[in-house]
Amino acid sequence: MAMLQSVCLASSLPNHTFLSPQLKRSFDPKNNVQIPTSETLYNFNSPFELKQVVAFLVKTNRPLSLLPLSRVASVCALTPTFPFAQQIFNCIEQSEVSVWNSCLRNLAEGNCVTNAIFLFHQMRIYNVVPDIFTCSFALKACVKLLDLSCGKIVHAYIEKLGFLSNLVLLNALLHLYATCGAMADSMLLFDKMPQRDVVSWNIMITQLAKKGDIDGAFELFSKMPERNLRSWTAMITGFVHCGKAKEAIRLFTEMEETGLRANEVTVVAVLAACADLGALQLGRRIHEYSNKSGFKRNIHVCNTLVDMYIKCGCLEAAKAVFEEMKERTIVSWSAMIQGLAMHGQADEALELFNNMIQTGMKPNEVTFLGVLHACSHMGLVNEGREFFASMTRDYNITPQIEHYGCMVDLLSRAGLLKEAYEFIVSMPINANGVIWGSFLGGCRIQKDVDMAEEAMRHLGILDPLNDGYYIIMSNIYAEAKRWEDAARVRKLMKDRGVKKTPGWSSITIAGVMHEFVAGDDNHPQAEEIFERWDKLLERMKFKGYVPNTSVVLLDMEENEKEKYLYRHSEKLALVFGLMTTKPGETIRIMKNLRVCEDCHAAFKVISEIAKREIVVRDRNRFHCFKDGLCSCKDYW
DNA sequence: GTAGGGTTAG
Repeated sequence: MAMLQSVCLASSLPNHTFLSPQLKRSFDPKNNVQIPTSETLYNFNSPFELKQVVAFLVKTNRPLSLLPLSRVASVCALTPTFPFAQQIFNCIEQSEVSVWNSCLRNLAEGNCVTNAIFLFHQMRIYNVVPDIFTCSFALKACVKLLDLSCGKIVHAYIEKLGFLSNLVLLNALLHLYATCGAMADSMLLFDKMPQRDVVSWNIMITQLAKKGDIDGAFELFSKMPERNLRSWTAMITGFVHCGKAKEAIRLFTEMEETGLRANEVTVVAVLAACADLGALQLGRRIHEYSNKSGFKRNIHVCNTLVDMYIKCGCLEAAKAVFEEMKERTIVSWSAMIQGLAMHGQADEALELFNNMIQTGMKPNEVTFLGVLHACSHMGLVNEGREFFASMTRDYNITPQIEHYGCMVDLLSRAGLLKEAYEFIVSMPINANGVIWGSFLGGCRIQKDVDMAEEAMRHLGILDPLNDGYYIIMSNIYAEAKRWEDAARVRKLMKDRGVKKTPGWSSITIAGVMHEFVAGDDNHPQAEEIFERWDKLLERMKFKGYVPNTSVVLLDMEENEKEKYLYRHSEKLALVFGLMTTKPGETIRIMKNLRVCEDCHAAFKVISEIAKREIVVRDRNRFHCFKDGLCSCKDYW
């Protein structure tokens, strides 16, 4: 039978005298290469060449089973010679679906996923009956392409073929609907499932968290019958992405208590949480753990470590991790450049950018954000303009609203308000609240009331609920001694129901985070902190510190204002830090808002008096106070 | 055969 088929096959084949020169050489009896080696048999790259090889095998009475079937499949899969491959599989009595499946899998996992969908359709056209593997690979391709309509076709086949009892396929369907934006369908399917395994739960938790429904995700997590490492990791990652870093860390601690050991993905999530919270101690512990567990070579882990150290104010540690990396992606470089920018090290940031270019790495839009950020934080106006022009000209990257934001910030801060204004109105995209907010910030530095009012007109429409802008505007009026206008802005804010975000500062001592708000006397050691401050203040004044009461907006007596000023949250945190740490130890403080001008001046003096390095992370950047100076060189 | 991770303007 097989022999007969071979003959039939042979009749439809080209004569092997038409062999391509390369194949002819391999098979030419004169060359003594009559018996095909596995290498020569693999050596066909098109259906045409395949036909020649088959012709040779048939005519020299060799079995077709010598052919590498996966190659046969991949050469014919997407072409009209599909049936030719089917004939070959038939001849050698090979179950053809399995060969197509492995081909389908390669396509689904490769870079050209549309081809997988095409092959799936080919299989249908030529009556290959899909099995569960076919369906699974096809679904994988649909998920990758976010192709819900094709996914629904596969779903229909799954149903028609009676595979709906297969849990793996059901899980793949859950994943399909959820990732393609049909969360409700996914949820419905999940609810209807006669049985679920840990994968089903993990898919739903991950997807709910990704869609921002962190409560829904946690509800499932809480009631799932059994959890594996991926369940915990999914939940921890979800918390981090929703900005709930504290919950992420709490859950991680709980996970450790169950005896599960974190893998690379868990580590990435926990480190990201540490970066958010500035939780240096935990970050360091995870770093050690990673090294011990052999995660050092994992690029995601290293990139997150760099980011964690940067956001915890340990620029040197970030650099050390970065230097040690054997392989770097654009993310590694961008993170490091951004880190140097945040620490006010513009020169180093730009130098690193140049080094990166020299290694042949191509910058992306995030890299340019870091570079522009560096320029704006250090007032490098010309360099910033040049980089902005270069990103389109040399790298074909279209600036996004964020890049325009950096430029507006750069120009406004440098006092070029007019240029900044013209830049905004000539942008090809509409300005948003952040753009006008940056401009407003520049107006405050330049004390330009008229321009500030113009910015506020836009902000009143674009971002009317953001308290920060009212505060700045009120500040600008107050500095111009226009008290009535300042009060009017305050009233407007109140009328619109906008509440001032309370400022807080935190410091971690012996693993415990202490949070302070302005005027805080709730801390158990409040008395001692105040006493200590009074003593410090005497020495500060002796060194030339003059309280800058203009930062206090309230219309009150000078000495009242001073008292107010002395109870700013960052000052309380610093004094507490001085009391509770060893002499010479670096003090690290975090603040949710920008550091106040008076505190900035005070911290410089204190760094000198107390001979301490003080690292402050505010909402924008780092200030590193040392020997009476700040790393921002007072440009912020 | 099904689930997961990194940098992002003020």
